[in-house]
Amino acid sequence: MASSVQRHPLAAQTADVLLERIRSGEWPLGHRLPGETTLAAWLGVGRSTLREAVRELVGKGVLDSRQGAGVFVTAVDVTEDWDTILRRASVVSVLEARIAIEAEAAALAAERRTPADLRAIRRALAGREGTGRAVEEHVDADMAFHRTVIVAAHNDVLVEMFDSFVPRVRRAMVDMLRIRPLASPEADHAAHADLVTAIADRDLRAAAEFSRSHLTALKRAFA
Amino acid sequence: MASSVQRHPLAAQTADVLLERIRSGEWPLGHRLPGETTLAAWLGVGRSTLREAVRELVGKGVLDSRQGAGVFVTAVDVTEDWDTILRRASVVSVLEARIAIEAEAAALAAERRTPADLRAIRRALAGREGTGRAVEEHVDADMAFHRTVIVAAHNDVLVEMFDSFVPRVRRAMVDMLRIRPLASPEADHAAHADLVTAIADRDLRAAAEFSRSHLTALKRAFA
DNA sequence: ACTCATCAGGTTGTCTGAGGAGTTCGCCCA
DNA sequence: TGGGCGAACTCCTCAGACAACCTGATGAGT
Repeated sequence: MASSVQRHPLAAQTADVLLERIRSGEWPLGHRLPGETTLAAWLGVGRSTLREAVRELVGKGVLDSRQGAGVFVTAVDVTEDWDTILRRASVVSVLEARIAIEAEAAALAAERRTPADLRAIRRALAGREGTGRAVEEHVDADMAFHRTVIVAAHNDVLVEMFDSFVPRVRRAMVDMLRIRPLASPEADHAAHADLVTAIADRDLRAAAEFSRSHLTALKRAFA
Repeated sequence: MASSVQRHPLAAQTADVLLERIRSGEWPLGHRLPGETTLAAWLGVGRSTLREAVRELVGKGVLDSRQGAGVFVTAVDVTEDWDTILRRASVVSVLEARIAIEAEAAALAAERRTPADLRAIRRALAGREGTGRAVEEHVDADMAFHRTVIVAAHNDVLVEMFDSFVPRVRRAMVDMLRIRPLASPEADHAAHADLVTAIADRDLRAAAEFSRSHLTALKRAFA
């Protein structure tokens, strides 16, 4: 194919060459690339062109350049879209990951929660109870409650992880609750209330335990 | 704030400005940006700097440039990918998330590990000990060991999460071990051996506990 | 023997000027 | 009216110069 319809500019071609070399393992993770001038001469392109190629890979998150130090490999491959991973994964797998995150977050929340956090959590707990009979509404309120707990842990990474789980878990829960409604809404609500109490009491162990047991029960419903 | 320590080069700052302008809707989807010279003068930067900023956004998939035609907006919002989130997050935050995942994974591994898993874990444990004095080498061997444990949990989501942590954690650990080497490599190795024993014995609680205490100690070194 | 400032070399960052290559659009002429 | 043509605009590439910065070595001082 004599250079397909879309002719790649030199910079883009150069970026492809670099990425290929990284993928092949020639430049492993954390490795420093040869200098700009060296590399440009080696590839037969101008320094500006090479710099633009590097920039493109920086934008992809594959490279990172530090002035005076060099250009380093920060990822061996372009990170696969997280959504596709979760979509492919089983609900049980996702729930197990959710258990890991929420149990840890519950303990951290018990340790770090501010009065404002506590107010938000209690408001969400009340909102959880008051919702109508629509399944979606109930699930959304439940998710919102769990999120307030994780926010109280004051850890951005945990929050981001939870957020990325939401779409997948939400759909699964809606489907399940349609087929098999909760046996005892009162017990379900009590479990959540226990968690709130543990966080309010700054009881790390109890918070983690309540969170874990509640979600494990949920997981059993899917298994 | 930690981010002020990391000085952004002009090109990166320019990329941020452009992205902000796109996000705000000033340049809607499909819109053509002003020319290089115009835009560079308008932003008060050199042409090549602006070009590098554009390249970075091309790498992110937000912009697309066609020779002779112009630069066009191809996406309004960049899918906040995990790499950038983790890069921005503090090491402690990432480690707390890692604790959550690994403690859970350790318990699951104790429950589900196959003989093959156990062999892989033990082989990685031996590899961890035998490495030379190079810091990178040691960190890589350590990461490889922890990964085998998570693989033994037989949960793809957990593995993917761990993998996405690796680049960030790896660099932080290398940097730290350079300035503050391990006080007692023997104790460190013993902690890992304990974890392996617990997994071999199918002791869920002990596996989770060893994993948690080990990583918590690591977290303390960064805090 | 140890600590610290200083220096030199190499690296990325930025700007400018020049010319090449491609696209677009309107003008002119048949 | 239709088609060819070219001017004007755009991005693409290169080269050179200088600034900002990091790293490792060197040497003076303690």
